[in-house]
Amino acid sequence: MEIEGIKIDSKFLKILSSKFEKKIQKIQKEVFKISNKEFNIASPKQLGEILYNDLKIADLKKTKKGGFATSASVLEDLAFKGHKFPQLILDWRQVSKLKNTYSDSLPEHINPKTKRVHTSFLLAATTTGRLASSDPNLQNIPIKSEDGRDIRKSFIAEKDHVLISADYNQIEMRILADLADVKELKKAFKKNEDIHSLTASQIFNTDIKKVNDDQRRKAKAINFGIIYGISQYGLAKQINVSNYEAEKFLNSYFAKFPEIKVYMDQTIKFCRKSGYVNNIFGRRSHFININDKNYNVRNFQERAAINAPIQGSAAEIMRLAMIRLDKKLTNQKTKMLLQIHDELIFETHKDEEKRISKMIIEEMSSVAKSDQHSFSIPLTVDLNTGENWGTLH
DNA sequence: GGTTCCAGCGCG
DNA sequence: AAAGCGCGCTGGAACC
Repeated sequence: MEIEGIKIDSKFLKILSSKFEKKIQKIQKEVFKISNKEFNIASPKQLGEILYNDLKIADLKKTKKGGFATSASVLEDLAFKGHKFPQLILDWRQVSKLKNTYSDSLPEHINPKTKRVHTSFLLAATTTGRLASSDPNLQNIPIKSEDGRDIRKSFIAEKDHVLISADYNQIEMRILADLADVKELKKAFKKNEDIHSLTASQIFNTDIKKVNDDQRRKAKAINFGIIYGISQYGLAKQINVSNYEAEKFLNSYFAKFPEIKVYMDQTIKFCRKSGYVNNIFGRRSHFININDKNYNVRNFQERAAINAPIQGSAAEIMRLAMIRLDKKLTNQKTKMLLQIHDELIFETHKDEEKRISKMIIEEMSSVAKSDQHSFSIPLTVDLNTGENWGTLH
């Protein structure tokens, strides 16, 4: 399915590319100075040899195929221990990723007729029911770093138009609350509470108003981890605490939200028996290796089976919203341009911005309230507008 | 010239 | 023994 297409500012991207190139050159110089020789930083083999053999600053961590591991988490550990070299590699990777994957490549996707970038949305490419985006993938445009957000700023609206971004607030946690019938979570969403702060207050046994940033950050990691079926070991790595502490967090989490543990156990049990799981709307995800004799294969399938109804229900809600919005937007000066899983991007004429914004929020938040699928949690939608996708208000 | 795999990393 | 779900794109490496 190819849809409208979005305008990008290729001059701005060109400026970004040369800015990135300068950074890359500068970092390279420092890297070569430390390593005492020039090599291809992008070559995992050469980099690994320098890191492990020449500089001797890495413990022996290997990849699947037996090469030296140089992933970000390995390098971050080393950087944390005070080594300058790994941090330089991390910086180099970040900037060259932005340049190669985004600022250099996006302008090549501009359609000469429409002067816009048209992604392809794949409707049946995922196991959960999500869409996928390719050629180019516009579902992974950077936002987390400052330089990354600059890339996002190159996505712009036509003259006299603005971009609208509308996203579902915490949709997967809301679905988990509904799916597993989690009393405390449902209560919190009905009161529109900050869910990560609430989780923090529950597992750290403090008043919700006294939760600090670090506690909230850890609670957030746990909430996401739960959705993905994390282990105590994985959680410990993620939030940088001991295994013992991570185990304590998970225990008190399941004590406060016992229905979640029940949901997980039941989902796996059902999947072992049937080979599939259903989401709220009846879409099936198949996991035929759920009973595999190999521990890794089996555990991987179990985590995926826990996650699929949650991710899949969210995907389904978004699909329904898109269908409703598509109908509502016929004969309007507003086009639906992008879907990024829980977010929709529209381009609208300033004349109808207010009215359309109201309509989008109404349609998206009421989509799972119909007779066929009564959803026990309110869905809230955050909507922002702006001249570009990087700066929205 | 091309294909396929891997490691790595961008996003939700 | 491994350790967090779902994707697509990139450059390197191995091979035809």
